Amino acid sequence: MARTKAFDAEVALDAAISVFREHGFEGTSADMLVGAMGIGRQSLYDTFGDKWRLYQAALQRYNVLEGNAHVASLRGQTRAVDGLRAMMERVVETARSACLGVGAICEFGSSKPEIAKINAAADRVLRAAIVERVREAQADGDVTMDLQPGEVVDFLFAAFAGIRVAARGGADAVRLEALGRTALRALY
Amino acid sequence: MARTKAFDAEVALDAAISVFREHGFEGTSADMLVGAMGIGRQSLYDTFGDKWRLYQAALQRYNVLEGNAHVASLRGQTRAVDGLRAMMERVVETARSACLGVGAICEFGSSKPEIAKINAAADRVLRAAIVERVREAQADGDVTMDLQPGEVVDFLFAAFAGIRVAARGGADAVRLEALGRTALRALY
DNA sequence: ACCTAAATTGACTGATCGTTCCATAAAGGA
DNA sequence: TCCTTTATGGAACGATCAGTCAATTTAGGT
Repeated sequence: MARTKAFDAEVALDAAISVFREHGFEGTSADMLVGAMGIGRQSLYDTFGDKWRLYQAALQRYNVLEGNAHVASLRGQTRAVDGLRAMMERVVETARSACLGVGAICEFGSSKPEIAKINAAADRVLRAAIVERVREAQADGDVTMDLQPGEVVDFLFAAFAGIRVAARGGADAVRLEALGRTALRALY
Repeated sequence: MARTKAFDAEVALDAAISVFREHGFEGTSADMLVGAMGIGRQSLYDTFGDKWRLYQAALQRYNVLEGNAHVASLRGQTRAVDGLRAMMERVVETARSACLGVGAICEFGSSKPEIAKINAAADRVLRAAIVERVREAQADGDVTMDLQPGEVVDFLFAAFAGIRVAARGGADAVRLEALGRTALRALY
């Protein structure tokens, strides 16, 4: 063997995520990435390929982390509807930092199949977890039967995106909290 | 006098809007603009200054046009709640084309005061028009008194953004229609 | 101590970026 | 017809872009 890796690829990737969240793909330069990730430029290209593949890796990891956080708050409450509420509250509380998923969708639309595929995979996993709790909440009588579980998930995702866009536009915590509360009214 | 202007600046600006909507500011090159606007490169710089000022002009005009369309559907119904519904339906129907306002917010956040100012001005005008109809709908008993009119407007704006992000992510017409319908449930 | 692989550094590539200069053409008013 | 203004096209600007090459340093294993 030879010299062991001196930097943690996941730590570096997290730094790349931060930059991409704030500036998007086109708005981020290789120099910005090198500076934020704390590694040499050559190490960046050796480890992650090129800027585009690094962006894909960043989005992939972001989706996993974000999905895990969603599921954690979703399942952190015994009552299903409280889980849904906790998930919404988490989105409200973390909305100040730009969402890489929303950013990727806005920047590329459906024009990049790789991006669409990464997001679709994350969506599939998270959707299943939420549908389960929506069904449970409906059985508890806490969510209306007028809506299909899939419709509820679609609406929650759209509400999350809306809240995040509002936050990125400068809405303060009070407004964001009101948005989350109002959105949940739709489910009764 | 001399030679009259051979191109319509507003038509050229509309073409610029189309390009910026689809590719954002960073993703749009001067060559793309020249090609789409159908004018010479020098005419572009003579008429609009530079790429950044052209983007601001495009966003400004887009906001005016979009605001007018919103108000038209908002006031196109006698019953206030039907006006709100019509506005939502229009958003759903036009969501396939990317929204320049949402794109600008996602791309720049609050980092560019010029952009924030342009959007804030448009927001102020539209907000007043919607608040008026929300009050009316509340008086009619069609919108709950549990929500302040300002909260309702914030929620509607967030719902619009969420629907537009969903559309940009590839959601089909059926899903978008369901999103609009579900969002309006929050108002009762 | 020696070898080997990993990482860093800085210079460098060709391409593209936004923007400007300049020369030319075209169109209306005098 | 001449003048002024407007528009066009092409060449060129310096700057920045993503990505690469080569030389050097560093840290292990043997």
